[in-house]
Amino acid sequence: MTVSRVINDSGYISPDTRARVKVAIAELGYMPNALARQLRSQRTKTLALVVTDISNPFFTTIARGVEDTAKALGYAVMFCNTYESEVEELEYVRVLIQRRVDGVLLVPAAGSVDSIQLLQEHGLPVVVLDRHVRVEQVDQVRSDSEAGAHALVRHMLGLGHRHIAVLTGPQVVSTSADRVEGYRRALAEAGLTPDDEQVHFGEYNEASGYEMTVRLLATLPIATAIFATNNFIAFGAIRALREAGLTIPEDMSIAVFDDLPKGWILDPFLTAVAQPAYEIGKRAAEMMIERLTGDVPAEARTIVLPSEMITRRSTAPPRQVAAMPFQRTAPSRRKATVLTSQPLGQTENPA
Amino acid sequence: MTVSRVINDSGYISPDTRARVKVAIAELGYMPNALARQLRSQRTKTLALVVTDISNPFFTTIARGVEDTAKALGYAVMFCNTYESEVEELEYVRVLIQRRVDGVLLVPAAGSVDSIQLLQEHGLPVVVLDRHVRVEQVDQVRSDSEAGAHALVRHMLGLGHRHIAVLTGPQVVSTSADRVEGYRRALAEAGLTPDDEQVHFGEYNEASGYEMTVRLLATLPIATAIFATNNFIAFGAIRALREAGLTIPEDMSIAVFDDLPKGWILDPFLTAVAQPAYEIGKRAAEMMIERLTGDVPAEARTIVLPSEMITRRSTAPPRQVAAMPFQRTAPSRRKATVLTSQPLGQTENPA
DNA sequence: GTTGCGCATGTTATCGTTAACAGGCGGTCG
DNA sequence: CGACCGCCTGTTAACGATAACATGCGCAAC
Repeated sequence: MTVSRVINDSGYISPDTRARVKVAIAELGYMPNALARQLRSQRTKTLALVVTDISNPFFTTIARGVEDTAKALGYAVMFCNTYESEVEELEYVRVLIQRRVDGVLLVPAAGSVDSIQLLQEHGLPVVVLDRHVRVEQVDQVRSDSEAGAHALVRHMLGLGHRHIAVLTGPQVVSTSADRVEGYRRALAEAGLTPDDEQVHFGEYNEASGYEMTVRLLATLPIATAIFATNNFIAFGAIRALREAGLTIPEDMSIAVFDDLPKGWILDPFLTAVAQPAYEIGKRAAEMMIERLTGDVPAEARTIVLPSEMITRRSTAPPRQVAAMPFQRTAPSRRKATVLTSQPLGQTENPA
Repeated sequence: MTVSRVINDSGYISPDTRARVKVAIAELGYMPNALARQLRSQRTKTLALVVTDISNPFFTTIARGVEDTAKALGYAVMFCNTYESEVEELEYVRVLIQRRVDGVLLVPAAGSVDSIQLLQEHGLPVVVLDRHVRVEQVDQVRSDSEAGAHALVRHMLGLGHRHIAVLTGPQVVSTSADRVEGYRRALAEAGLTPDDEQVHFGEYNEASGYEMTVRLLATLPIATAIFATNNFIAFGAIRALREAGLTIPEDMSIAVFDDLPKGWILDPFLTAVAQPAYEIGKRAAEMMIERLTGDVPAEARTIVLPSEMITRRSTAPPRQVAAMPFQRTAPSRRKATVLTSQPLGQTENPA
C-alpha cells in the first residue's frame, strides 16, 4: 500500500497523496501493527533485560540505564525477574526466543551456560551484565568486583583489623567469588593467611546476611570487622549485630559492596563501594545496539568499569588496637551515631 | 501444518506422528514464532505496566506483584517508566497500542485522560493503579489514601500537635490531593481550621521534600509536626531538618505515607502508613486478565485496599505540651536514637 | 452396499505489513 | 520517433502461524 511509503518516508510519493494519507490516518486513528511489521522485517526493536532481583535498587538503577538508552535509540525493553533461579532464567529465555526479541541483556543467576548457549544457538546476541560467565564469545559489562573488595578490605586492614569476616552470596555467582578473591588478595598482601572459616557463602538477601552473622559470632576467633558483599546482606548483618547487643563500629566494623541511591537512606553511615549501576545499564544497552546495527567487530568485548569506595562511620579501628586519631573522628562523636547506642529489641514502638 | 496440532494439543493426531514431530522439534531446536501466532490470533498475551518512578520501592513491589501474577497466568509484562511525565506516558501508550499489548496497567502521571481515552478508543482494556482518574468506565485498584492520611494526622493530633505541615506531591496527582483531604478532615474533626499555608505542594522526590521543608521552617507559626505524603519527600525533609539542627521527634515529629520494604532500612523509626503494594499489583493483574478472558460484567470495578499505620519513634508529643508517658516510650531512650542527636554536616567522613 | 462417523492428515486463506516488481505517464535525448 | 529515465502508484508474494475446510481411510450400522 501507499500508506506504508508515507509512514516510513520511503520511495517516491507525491506531496498531494502524502497529505491525503496523513489526513486519513488522523481521521481513522490508524496505528500501524507492530507485530506484522516485525514479522515481516524479522526485527522486533525489543531488548530483554533479565535480572535476578528487581527489588534491589542496584538492579532498578541498571534498569533505568538500559531503558533510557534503549528508548532513545528506538528500542523497547522487556524486564524479567528470575529471583536468582537458573530454572526461571531458562524459562524466560525460552519465552524471549519465541517472542523474537532482538537481543538479551542478562544478569546470570549462576553459571547460566545453558541459557546463554540456547540464546546463541538461536542467533540472539547476549550481553552479560554485572556478573561474568565462563562462556567465550559473549559481550560483558561489569564493574571490578575484585578491586572493589580489595580496596574495602585494605581499608579495614589499615584500621588495624586482623580478623575480618566475609559474608557473601552463592559461591557459583561470579561477583561473590570475585569479591572473596579481592578479600584474599588484600589479606595475603598484608602478610596474613586467609582463614576459610571466616568466609561465609550464603545468599544475596537480608535473611541470609542475618543468619551468616549469627554463625559468625559463634566462630572463633570472633572477627572485629565484617565485609558484606551486598547491601541486603549488610542489612541482615546489622540486624543480627543489634540483636546481639553489639555496636558499630565500636564492637564491629562493617563495610559493604553496593551503595544505596542518594537520599534513600536517612543517615548514610556505611562504608561502601559504589558501583556505577546506571552506567552499567547504559553501556550494556549501547553495546547491544551496536552489535545489532552491526558496525562492530565480531569478537566479544568486555567492559569493566571502576567503582568508588566511600569511607563512612561504620568502619573504625578495633577495640584491641590503640586509637589512631588522625585516621578517625573523635570517639565522642561516634558514640552519638546511628544504631550504635541502640539497645536491642527496641527499634519499633508497637502502635 | 501438523506441527501446530502437536504444540497446541488440539485436534486429532496419532501417537506415532506426535512422537515423530516431537523428536524433530527437539532435533531442530524449533521454537514457535510468537509474532506470527500473535498476528494470527490477535492476542499477544502481553500486558504493559506503566509506572511513574521505577526507582521507588513502592512501584517495584507493585511490579513484582504484577509480574508474578501475569506470569502464572501465561502473560508477559512490558514495564514502562514515565518519570511522572504525561508526555512520556502518552508516547508509551502509542507504542503499546502499536505493539498490540492485550491490556495496560497504568499508574497515571497526572490526569492522563488523553492516554486512557486513546487506549480505550483502540479497544485496549485499562486498569488504573494507585491513583484514580476522572474517567468513567475504567477499572481501578488502589489503597485508601484519604483514610491513611487521616489516621496519621489523627495520631499526631492525639500526641498534642496543633500545627501540622503537609509536604506532598503535585496537586493534580490524586494520591497527593486525597492525602491532603484526609489531613484536612482530621484537622476539621479536631475542631481546627486547616491552614493552607501549611500545605506544601511539590514533587514526589527527595529534592522537593528538602526544598519544601526549608520553606516550611520559614513559615510562621512553625509546625511541630510534618506529614510527608511519600517516602522520598520524607527523606528530603529529614535531610533539611538535620541541616537545620533539629532533632526528630523532639523538635519535629514526622510521619510518612509509604513504608520501606522490611530489611531495607537499617533502623525503622519512621511512623508510616504501609500500603499493600504487592497486593495492588497482584489484584490489578488479576482484574485485567479476568477482563481479557471475559468472564466479568462489563461495568468498571474499583478495588480500594486498606493500608496499615505503623507507629514508630519519629512521632512524639511536641515540646510545648506536657508529656503523656502512657503514649510514648521514655525520653531517655529516645534521646539515644537515630539521627536525633546527630550534629549537622557530619554524616559522612570523606575518605 | 452405501451411508455415516471417528480419526488422521493435508490444503487454503488469513492476520497486517513491506520488498520486489510491474506499469503508467510525462519529459528528454539521441 | 522510439528509447530511456524519473516519478508515482498499484499488485504480488512473503514473513510463520492457525482456523476452516477438504480429503482419505477404516469400521459399524442399517
